[in-house]
Amino acid sequence: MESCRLSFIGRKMSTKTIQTESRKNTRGYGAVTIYETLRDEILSLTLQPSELIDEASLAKRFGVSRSPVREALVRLVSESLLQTLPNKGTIVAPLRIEEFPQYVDALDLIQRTVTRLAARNRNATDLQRIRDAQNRFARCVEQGDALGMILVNRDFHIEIAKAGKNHHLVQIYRRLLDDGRRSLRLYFKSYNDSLPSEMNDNHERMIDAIDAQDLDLAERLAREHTTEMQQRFLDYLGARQTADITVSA
Amino acid sequence: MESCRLSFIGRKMSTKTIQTESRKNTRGYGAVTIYETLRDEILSLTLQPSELIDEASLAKRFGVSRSPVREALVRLVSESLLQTLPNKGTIVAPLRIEEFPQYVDALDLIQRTVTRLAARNRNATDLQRIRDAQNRFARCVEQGDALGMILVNRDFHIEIAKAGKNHHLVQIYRRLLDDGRRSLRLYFKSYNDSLPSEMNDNHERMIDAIDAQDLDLAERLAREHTTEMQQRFLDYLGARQTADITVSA
DNA sequence: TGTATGCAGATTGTCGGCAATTTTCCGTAT
DNA sequence: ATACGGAAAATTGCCGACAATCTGCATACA
Repeated sequence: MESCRLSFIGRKMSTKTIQTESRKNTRGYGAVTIYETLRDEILSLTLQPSELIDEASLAKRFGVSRSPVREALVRLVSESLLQTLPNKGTIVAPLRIEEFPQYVDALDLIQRTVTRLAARNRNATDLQRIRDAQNRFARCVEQGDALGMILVNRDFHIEIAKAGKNHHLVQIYRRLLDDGRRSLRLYFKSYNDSLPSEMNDNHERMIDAIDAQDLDLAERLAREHTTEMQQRFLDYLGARQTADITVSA
Repeated sequence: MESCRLSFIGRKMSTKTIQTESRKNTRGYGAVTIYETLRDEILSLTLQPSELIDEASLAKRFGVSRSPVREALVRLVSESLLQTLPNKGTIVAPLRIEEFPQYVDALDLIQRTVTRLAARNRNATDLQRIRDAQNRFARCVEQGDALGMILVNRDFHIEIAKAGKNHHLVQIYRRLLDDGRRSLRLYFKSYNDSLPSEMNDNHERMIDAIDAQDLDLAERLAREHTTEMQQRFLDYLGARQTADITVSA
């Protein structure tokens, strides 16, 4: 996992913990497991924004002491996914819907940049990785797996960013995409997890532009992608369920 | 402090700890103090890149147990300022000089963007804050305070970014500027901490452009600022101390 | 001589407990 | 009915200790 590499370098697996589930019980993976689980629950809205959580409950839930729980919480706080209320508890970072326009502006800028860079600097390996991600995405669409689709869509775009060969921008982009996961989840939920399939074509065209090293087209497609996402989200926010019902005076 | 707000919300000072130094000894500030101290030492190169540190020594140095030390280290690891070697120790993140071109590219993009946004969205309060920072910067130049100059220069640019009114971009920009502090420190050290004063004029012109809402000029000046920094750094890397010495065959 | 093995030292990861601080709730007086 | 005061509950911040794991070195063995 990505977060693993962030905090542990060169950790070797002991030979007796080949099985996936027992690996997580190995010393050194307690805090990481909790971190990853909580992070995913926050971004998938399983834990609701502003929800209050406390260390003791989490310790009991994961069957460990408070130390690894605290480590996970500290990391999540430093990523602005949690906020600590001293001597009171910890809350999931509120979802500030009023910041959505700012978010779209920032995402658009970075997305255009990394996609353009990808068109310029991609090599054969990059293209293969991007296509792999796109194939996984298509499979999620087929199976109607909304959660998987959100995740793989993120991977797809990050692979593109990596092809741009600018580590700083990849990190910035990854963070922005993750920040948006909660809004995106909200949007999909509103459609009962049914999926728009146009995104598939959009992805394919983007791959072609990157392959052909058409910088301007790649950037334009990246912008379209953001704009479409924004429009869908605005439609969701503007949807009215009772517009055709007459209220008698 | 900024980092305080990240992890603590609404903490009230108890009445008996008005004095600055005793405030740091108050419960809840142990980890924060260590975090801020270490962070500053890393970014100012007091702690050298790739230097190995261990929790026990830090605990002894700060006169606390390992718990608050660990909390500080976890935060620094999640900011990529430290790297953990499991069961072995923790090292200061290596300074990868080969990533400098990537860094400049990213900084240029974001700096141009936030400065342009500032010219568009600034109000009277923003301008006042920017001018305050610039005054503090000028004072550092007068006094020949190199370390202060680096810090206040950062504050100056962050105030500009804030005037752009995009929280995501401010956060991205802040992180990029901090990432560059170590390289910048390296550069100033090479000049025995003597200071180039042209930056003052550059800042003044930037303020004027933002005040006049000249978007293109502001962006151009921002780019110049980055380019100048890059050129100075390259000059430093290319500087030869023995070019005029003849070696007899 | 080269390689495997085991022991000692060092460092981290985790645990249970205690104290400080805040919040909450209840009784009391106005 | 409401404001005020104090005790109890809840929660975090910190501590000291223990165990697991890794490193390095000395030693035994082929």
